[in-house]
Amino acid sequence: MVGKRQTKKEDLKARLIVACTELIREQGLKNLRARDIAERAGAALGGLYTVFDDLDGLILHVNSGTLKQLENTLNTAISPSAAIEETFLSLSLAYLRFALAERNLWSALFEHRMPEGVSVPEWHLAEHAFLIGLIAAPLARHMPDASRQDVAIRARTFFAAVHGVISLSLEGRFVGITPEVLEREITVLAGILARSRS
Amino acid sequence: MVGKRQTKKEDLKARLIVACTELIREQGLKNLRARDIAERAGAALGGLYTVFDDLDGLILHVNSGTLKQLENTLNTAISPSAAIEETFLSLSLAYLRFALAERNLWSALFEHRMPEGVSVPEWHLAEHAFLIGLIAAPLARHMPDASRQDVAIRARTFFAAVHGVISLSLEGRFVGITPEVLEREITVLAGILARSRS
DNA sequence: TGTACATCAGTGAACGCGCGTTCACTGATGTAC
DNA sequence: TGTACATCAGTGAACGCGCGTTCACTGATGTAC
Repeated sequence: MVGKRQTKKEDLKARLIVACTELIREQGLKNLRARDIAERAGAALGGLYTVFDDLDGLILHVNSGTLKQLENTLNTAISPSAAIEETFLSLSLAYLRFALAERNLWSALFEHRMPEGVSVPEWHLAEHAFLIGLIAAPLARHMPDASRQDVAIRARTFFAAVHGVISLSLEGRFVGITPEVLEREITVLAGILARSRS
Repeated sequence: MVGKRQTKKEDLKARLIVACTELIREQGLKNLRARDIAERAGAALGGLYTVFDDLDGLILHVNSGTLKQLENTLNTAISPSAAIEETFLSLSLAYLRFALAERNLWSALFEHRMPEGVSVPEWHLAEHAFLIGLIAAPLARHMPDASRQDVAIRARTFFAAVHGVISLSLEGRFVGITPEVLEREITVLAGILARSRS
């Protein structure tokens, strides 16, 4: 039988992750404060540190959740048998829409830095892999002579290209463009990449 | 005749900008401290605030300098009469090499945020325009039926794509790749974009 | 050119605030009999 | 099941530190004659 202590601890952990997720969603990573998280979770400030080593540990868990949500969204958007053009287009648009819908959570994935000298734990780095995998699968059919690693690198390049267009827009650097125009540009770019021969 | 007061003020301003540039170059924006800048400039801490409204004002001036340096580098890399493939390739590689050589200064261009509710001044936003212009010029020849604005938007998209690949690599998110592989990927991407028909 | 006074750029110690983290305490949970 | 004691998760006030910004002061520069 699981003791009440453990149950409560797991409950506290879950409430903290939910509270932190909501706060990042609403206000972004920039204004996140340990006090606000604890308050929203209905816990005392110190409780946070009985569950996580530090605030960064909690944020990593939130980012894990966001990645899982993104993974589900992207998986639903594609069908394994579709042509590469269709797959790239669906993935790119689904990614754009996810970024638009969960702007702050999505930004947190890329904005969050570990403190000086501490590196992101391995288990969390690995969670990014599916993004590359989704692109690599259809791409491999288009690059039959390429090694698995070269396909992965190319997939990463294509992901970074699409990601770059979206993030530069959502950051509002340069002059912003409307979501409709952004969607058009992403569509064009996905098409260009899908039809490319290198 | 220019008074000594004005001369000294301009000198102090110049020294602060130089000191701030060096510190960002060496340690990045993250660890920048007003005290360190003043010390390196050989001035008192308060002096910074007689020249700039606040630290952000100084950083904007540093970023201006970086943009000018980048502009010179890119302008030297291309010739106006070259074919679009060659221009895109030269621009992309020059951009990559600039980013690698001045990693921290380059990052500061995109990392720096104004405080909550304050927006980047117009004069500084305008300084980014040349980047788009460099790409739009050759691109316009390839999109003869497109409006000037559509060409600018597409140029922005292409810039963001290349920028995205470089920044995702230099940030070290996902698994990092070597500079040689990065250069190859940028070369491939520049080629794909230059040959695209939308 | 020289003198007397006025100004204000530059100084740097002190202020003020934010906020992550700690820690002495306590009451709920677990254990022994 | 009940009682007595032991443990430790959770509390929240206090700590500690970093660091941007201010401001009373001063000495260099400017002005008037």
